[in-house]
Amino acid sequence: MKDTSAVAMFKVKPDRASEFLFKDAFGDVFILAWTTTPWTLPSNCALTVGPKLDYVRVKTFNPYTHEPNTVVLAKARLNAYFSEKGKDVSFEDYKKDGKSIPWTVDGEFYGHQLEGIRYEQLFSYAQPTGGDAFKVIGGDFVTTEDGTGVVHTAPSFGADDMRVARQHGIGTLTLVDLQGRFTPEMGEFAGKYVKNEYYPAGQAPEKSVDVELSIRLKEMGRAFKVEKYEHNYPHCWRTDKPILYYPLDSWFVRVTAKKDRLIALNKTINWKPESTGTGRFGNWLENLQDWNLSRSRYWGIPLPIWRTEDGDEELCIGSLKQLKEEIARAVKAGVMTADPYASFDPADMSDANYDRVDLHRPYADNIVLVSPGGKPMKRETDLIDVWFDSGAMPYAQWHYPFENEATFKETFPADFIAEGVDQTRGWFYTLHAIATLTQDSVAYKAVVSNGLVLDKVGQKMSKRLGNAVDPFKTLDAYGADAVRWYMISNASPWDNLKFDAEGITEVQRKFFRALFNTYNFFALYANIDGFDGNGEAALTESDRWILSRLNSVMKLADANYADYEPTVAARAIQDFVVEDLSNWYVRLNRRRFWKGELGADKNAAFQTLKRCLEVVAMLSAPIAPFFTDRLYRDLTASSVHLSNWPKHNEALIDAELEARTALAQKLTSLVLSIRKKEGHRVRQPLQQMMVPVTDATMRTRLEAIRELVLGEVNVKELVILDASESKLTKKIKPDFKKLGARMGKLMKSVAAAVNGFDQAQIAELETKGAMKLTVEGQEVEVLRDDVEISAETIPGLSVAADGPLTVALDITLNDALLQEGIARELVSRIQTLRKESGFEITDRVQLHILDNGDARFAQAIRTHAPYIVAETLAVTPEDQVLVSTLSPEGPGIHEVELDEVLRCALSLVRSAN
RNA sequence: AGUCCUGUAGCUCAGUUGGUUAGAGCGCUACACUGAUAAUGUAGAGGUCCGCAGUUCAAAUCUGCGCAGGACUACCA
Repeated sequence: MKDTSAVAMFKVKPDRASEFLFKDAFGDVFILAWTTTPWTLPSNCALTVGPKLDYVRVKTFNPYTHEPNTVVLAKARLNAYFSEKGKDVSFEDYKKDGKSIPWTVDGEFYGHQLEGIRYEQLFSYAQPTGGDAFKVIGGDFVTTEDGTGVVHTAPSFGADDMRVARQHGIGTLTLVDLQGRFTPEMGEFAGKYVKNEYYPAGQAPEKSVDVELSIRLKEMGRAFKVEKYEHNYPHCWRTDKPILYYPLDSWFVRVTAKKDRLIALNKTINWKPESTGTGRFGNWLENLQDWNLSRSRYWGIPLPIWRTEDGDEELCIGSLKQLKEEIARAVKAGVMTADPYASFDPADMSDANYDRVDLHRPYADNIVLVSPGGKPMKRETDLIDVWFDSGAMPYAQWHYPFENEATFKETFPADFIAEGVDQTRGWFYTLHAIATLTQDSVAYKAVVSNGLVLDKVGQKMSKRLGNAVDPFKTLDAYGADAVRWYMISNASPWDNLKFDAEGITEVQRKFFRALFNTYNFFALYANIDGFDGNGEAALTESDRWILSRLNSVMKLADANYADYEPTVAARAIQDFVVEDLSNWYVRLNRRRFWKGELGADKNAAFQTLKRCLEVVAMLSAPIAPFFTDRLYRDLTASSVHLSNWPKHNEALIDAELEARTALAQKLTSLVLSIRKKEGHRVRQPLQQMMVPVTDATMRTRLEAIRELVLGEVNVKELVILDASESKLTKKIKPDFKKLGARMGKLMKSVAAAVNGFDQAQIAELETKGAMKLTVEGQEVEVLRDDVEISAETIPGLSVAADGPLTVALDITLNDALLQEGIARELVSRIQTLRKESGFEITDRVQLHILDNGDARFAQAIRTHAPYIVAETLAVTPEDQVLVSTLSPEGPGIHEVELDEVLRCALSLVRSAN
């Protein structure tokens, strides 16, 4: 806002301290001080200079009265008030027009040389009380960024001013009342508001007091510069009017006396994120001020302090029991007529009893006590800061220390609290302060300071901008669980969240749908088979794998929940459900669920999947309480929220098994990539894949996952090639971490040399285990361990590689492979037809395939009839599947395409038996 | 003004004690697959890791100075 600002001239009194300013002075000597609030000038009590700043004495003319003047200001501010044109111009040439005022610097000194100088009061409406006044003092906060480098100090209207004035024994003068009007002492200004904004609408005078006082200064010859100045002045957030700082008597809690304990105890608190505890909150504690408890309001919790009128005797009441005793004394002494709480029994902790008293202001104001000296004591009228209530919550909620001591001790301190990070100075602090002062303890062991929820472009949500998301509409649209899962999994609670509803639909689509579908899959077959959770189980490798993964996730989620890292936990659970459980375990094992009778193998599959679903429900329950409860109830017929928190079983975690399954997944992906590249769909079996290995671990792992991978990629055999196979070409890559540590500056050249190795050199390093090189004139030794050697290609085969893993695929086809491919295609088509025809999964069918005259096709069906019949749940005898005519004609006849050229007709009807 | 947080693909985020081809998901493009799946698989396009300077053989990572966004606190004489 733009306000009238003034540079006032404070007339220096000649004495020993100011002697040097008067030597050869040009007229009177003044110190210049700038203010954007001229209404504070009558309350001026001191001038503050920066002790280490440079100041100058300038001879010049007053721009309004044109009198000769000698003025003092900071050297750094000279060019703000004096134009270059007037510099050292002869004083005789001044035309007294306020333009091109001549000036000359005569004398330079430090601020501390000015300290102690006295000056005449600017406006003498009233005199300060409670100390010295009208003296130059030193303060570190003085800058030369604006103003004159001298701060007009009115202790009544600014915290810095008050602090520096106190330090120097300066008194105060407050010529403004609580309504923001000048006091009666102010003569013609008395009763005027110091800010025009305080007048009722339409009643503000044309000239604000700032303007009037500035005019007065000019007339007095005490104005050096008056202008409109743009600055930020604090405004009330509700009324948008300028705020007035005003000195009030207040009651403080001297928390600074316990500062060290506050800091020490804070260091034991687990802050999330840590930086808020050490940074924002820690710094706040380092710069701790006493806690101002006083608040001036009509209704609220009163300060329990009674004082005599002269303030000599005072009493702080600690309980209702004590208050009643004091009231009894007061009644006896005659200062009160009766006990207003007569019906209250201090020994009775019941609600009914407490309903009989109201200790709030204004009721408590009627209580007058009697001092030991026999004088009446009235309650201090201030209320207690409501933040005190929040900080007192741990005790107040149990009515401790008056009762419930055992319960309190059990629940205090809290395991954790969570609130917005803006509560640093609020709840986080008051809880901590009261706990430290009263219990010498923390109030909470951990604190999560939540970040903000921003809109999707990162703007703070506000009603004003209209970008606020309605939480209830969001919950209605997406459900509480999806919203919660989105919020928790997307960003840590203390990070700001860019809220985007599309993120919620993604969570629904990925996590919840995968979980739901997995459950549905389980339930479908478990119901068909009447699985009851019991029965002998023979765990397969993939059962043990998913259980290992499950236990790993339990371990990780548990540790991260315990460390208040729910985001890490949620992501781990989600990845497990989507990737491991749904996309790998269920997909690979689905045949086990629907094929055959309920036996040890099927039982193992059911039990494993059920266990996974149960644990996922339990692990996810803190974030998605509704969905998981339903899931858990459907699985176990009891509530997930009554279940015990699942603990991982270290014995079920098999790192080697997890590693080799990861290898299988990677290998599978590589083979699928080759198939894609070569145009061979997965249903077409291929004869052989080859993987070169360079170490024994890899070989062992490959042996273990052989069947798994072959089944997954539909290849007949896996050949593990020894690294020494001559037909492999290899590539070599330096391990920068290992090599760099040893090579230092030579690293670049060594890396270049290693990368340039030919096949013979690579082989040499592999066999000998070390190799000497000369690089930049120095001999260095490269060890086998310093490099990564892997197979690059296998000549003549289609190859794919990912890091050190390489796989080659033999893509030549023979009749047997082609026939098997045809059979698989047929099964796939028939399965689709079953689905399209609306058959139930368990329905049996009659299947007949018309011979289309293609010899290979006929042969494929004859050879693979048992497979086709089994897969499609056909009851047709194997030798009757292939027919030369289809009968009866009817709705079960279908024409199917097997590939671009091959097509056939078949009949598919539901079988009665 | 001080303190603190954040800045990596169009979007949301990972990225270990600094180590060379910076990752994932979504979205986009193409193809495939589809009897659990509005799923999935494969490939592609998409990056000055906010900028500058420094330390180092090597910086998204460490240091300094800035910039942008955000939070809090104080204050502007």
